[in-house]
Amino acid sequence: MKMLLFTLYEKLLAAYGPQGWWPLPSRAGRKGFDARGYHPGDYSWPRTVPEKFEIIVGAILTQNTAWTNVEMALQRLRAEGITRPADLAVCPTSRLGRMIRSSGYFNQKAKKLKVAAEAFLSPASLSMSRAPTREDLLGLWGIGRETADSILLYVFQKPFFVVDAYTRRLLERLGTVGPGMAYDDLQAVFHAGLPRSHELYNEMHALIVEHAKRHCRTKPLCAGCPVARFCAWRGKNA
DNA sequence: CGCCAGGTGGGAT
DNA sequence: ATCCCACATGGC
Repeated sequence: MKMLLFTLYEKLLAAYGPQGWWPLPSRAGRKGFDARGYHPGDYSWPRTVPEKFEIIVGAILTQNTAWTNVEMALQRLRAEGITRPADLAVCPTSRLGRMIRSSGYFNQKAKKLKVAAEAFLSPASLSMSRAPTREDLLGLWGIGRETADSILLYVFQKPFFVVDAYTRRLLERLGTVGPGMAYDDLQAVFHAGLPRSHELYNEMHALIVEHAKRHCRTKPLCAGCPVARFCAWRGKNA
């Protein structure tokens, strides 16, 4: 049985509730934020340059990496007063690498952060106050499709659906798409199947991540899965 | 111990 | 265009 994407959204939202992405650990515990910086049901963040930049940094640091490892790195950066593009741009790459060590691939990511910081700092290049194009972002070394879309969606509230490894795994198992579909084609499935709303894309992506962690893992835990009745995988292997 | 985690760029085929 | 690999830490 083929499942509409909006039905998937409704089932996941009913099961897990609003997720409060993108998390801002720097705001943890403040009004409107939980202990880890999530803000469920409030899509009005980020507002300030440090908040926006924290998302850009987080989006780069979380590439193929667990968020808990990123949280440690963000905390370290904050403790050292690195919260704006200008702070990062003047920080030596070697020192930066030490600060973000916990996020893995730290030499590569230190370089990626510098590239992004300099791009958003240069008057001739990108601005934190107006959305760049997707092509602008993809032109930066270290920013690929998922990171570009994360920035467009979660920093600039532009309706670009973020496709990650979880999204692919879930849709392939559900039987919604075939294996090995290209990123942009998979994104097009969401753009065609859902209203073009940044709040909806925000929540949907976050819900998929939560669902993939709880049930649709590498080794699936189908017991109690809220979308099992729609799933082509259910029953296989086990 | 091995596997996995909110990818990306570069080089070979 | 597509496949393959390096990049690296921390949690379970």
